[in-house]
Amino acid sequence: MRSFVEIQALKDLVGQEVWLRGWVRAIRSSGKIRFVELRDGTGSCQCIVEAGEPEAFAALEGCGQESSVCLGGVVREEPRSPGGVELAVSAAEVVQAGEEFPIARKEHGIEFLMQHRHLWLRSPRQTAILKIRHRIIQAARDFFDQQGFTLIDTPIFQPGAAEGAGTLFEVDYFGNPAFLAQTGQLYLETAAMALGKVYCFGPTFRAEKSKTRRHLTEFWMIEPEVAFYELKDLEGLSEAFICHLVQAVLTHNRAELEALGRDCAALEAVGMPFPRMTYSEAVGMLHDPELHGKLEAELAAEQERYAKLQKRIEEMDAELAGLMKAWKREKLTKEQQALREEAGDLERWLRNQPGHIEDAKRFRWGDDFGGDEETILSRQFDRPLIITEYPREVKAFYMKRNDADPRTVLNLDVLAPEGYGEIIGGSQREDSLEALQARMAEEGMDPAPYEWYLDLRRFGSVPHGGFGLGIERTVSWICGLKHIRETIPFPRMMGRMAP
RNA sequence: UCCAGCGUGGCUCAAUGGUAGAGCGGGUGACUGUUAAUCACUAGGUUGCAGGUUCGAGUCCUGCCGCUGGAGCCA
Repeated sequence: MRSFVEIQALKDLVGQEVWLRGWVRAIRSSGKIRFVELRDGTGSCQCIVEAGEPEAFAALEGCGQESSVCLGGVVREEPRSPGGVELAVSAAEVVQAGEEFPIARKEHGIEFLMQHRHLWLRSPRQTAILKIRHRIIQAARDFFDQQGFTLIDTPIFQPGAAEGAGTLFEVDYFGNPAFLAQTGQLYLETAAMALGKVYCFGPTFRAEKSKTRRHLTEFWMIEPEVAFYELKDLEGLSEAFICHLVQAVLTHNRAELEALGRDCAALEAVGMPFPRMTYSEAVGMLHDPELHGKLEAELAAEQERYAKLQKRIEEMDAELAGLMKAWKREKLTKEQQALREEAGDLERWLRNQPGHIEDAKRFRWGDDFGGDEETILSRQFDRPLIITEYPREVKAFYMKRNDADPRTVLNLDVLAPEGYGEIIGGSQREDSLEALQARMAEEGMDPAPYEWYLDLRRFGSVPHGGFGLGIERTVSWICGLKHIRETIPFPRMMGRMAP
């Protein structure tokens, strides 16, 4: 009887005879010894097959990358093994000898990787991201569960186009138009009136034709909604929530963060309280000469960094000229390409930033923040930034008017640090029937399809509010990724549906 | 949708308008401590598609298709 164990448990099983099962990440042969790097989803382990075990040795003949195998043997400590332990194989069984695996252990272009997303998921980097994504989702559920929230599943097929029909995916629903959910919020409000504290978690769909590193057409959003909550309560909830997510990842996924090369110190800085400012204060900050001075200084520093990068790239050219080993030359070439990419990004930034600074100086109260304003503001802090009370014209009809400044609404956006942008958007909701009806009329909306929503303001209306957190943008920030497409197993983007 | 760039063996990339090449991966052989092993040999191509210019096009021109990056919009 075989007792299969997981690779992650091996360091506690030294000296014991066990079986492992998994996939061959790499196999090297030196004639009378084979090195099998086996992965099983919990980790990877070097397995040694010596010619002294002829049956096992022969069994692995012709067994290539990503073949599925079962290996039995004794676990032993071994400093020469990457994991510190290795399996001395005495029995081997090939479950299936795989065909030539398309993704070699070297650099590939993004198009090729995306076309092979189903196989790319097996790489160490992708499994690390998937594990962190899992942790963030689990921590989010735990957070709301611990605080007495009830999970409410809101519909994905929704009637009518609420805001901006162009941003919704239309589908045929038995001959009538229906739309894929853009948010569960309106339905969630009804549940908050039933249960007090509720949240929904599901996919949401945006038909915006956005081709950027921050956009997906299908992404996951977790949205709490709470009765008797006002804007201040939402601010507190959002910061506690984000801190909980970051802490969960720092506690359980150090290895994955390190595998991704993430700067953990930047995450450790994320603690309460988060900096807060109103939209009007943020506009004031954009106009502040002190900020302009800081931005100019930053610009100069980045210019210097750019010059250093260019110098290093040139030095590498010289090194390349002197290198004979082909594979070493290729390795250096790859490093150089990475630097070139970084230099290219930086060059673009340097080219655009002066314009952004000018935009900031000229920013007019009443405009919505663009990506560059958000980036300038959030980069002034080492933790997420909460901005509240935006002009009502740029925000949705259901947001509650701010009595202290009627030009604005009681909303909040939370911007992740390091330029990752908005990860939370939310608001206190308009709870006055008359005010909501007036706002809808102002927007030219037909109230008929919203009567059920207006009913919430007729039968025991209370102050309430909530927000939505985009899972993928959060994963992207916490993992320190350059593109959101790696944060979800099968990204759906403008112009990409496969696989 | 707009702007820019790129499409060459399985992959990553070379090739003044003049004989399509290298590395990796695959195959064969050698090697008992490899870490992207090393060494030798070997197979592998309608240069995205359709036209055009030219004695001659991977290279130049036009159109199309695909991809990538950026902008707007947003989580």
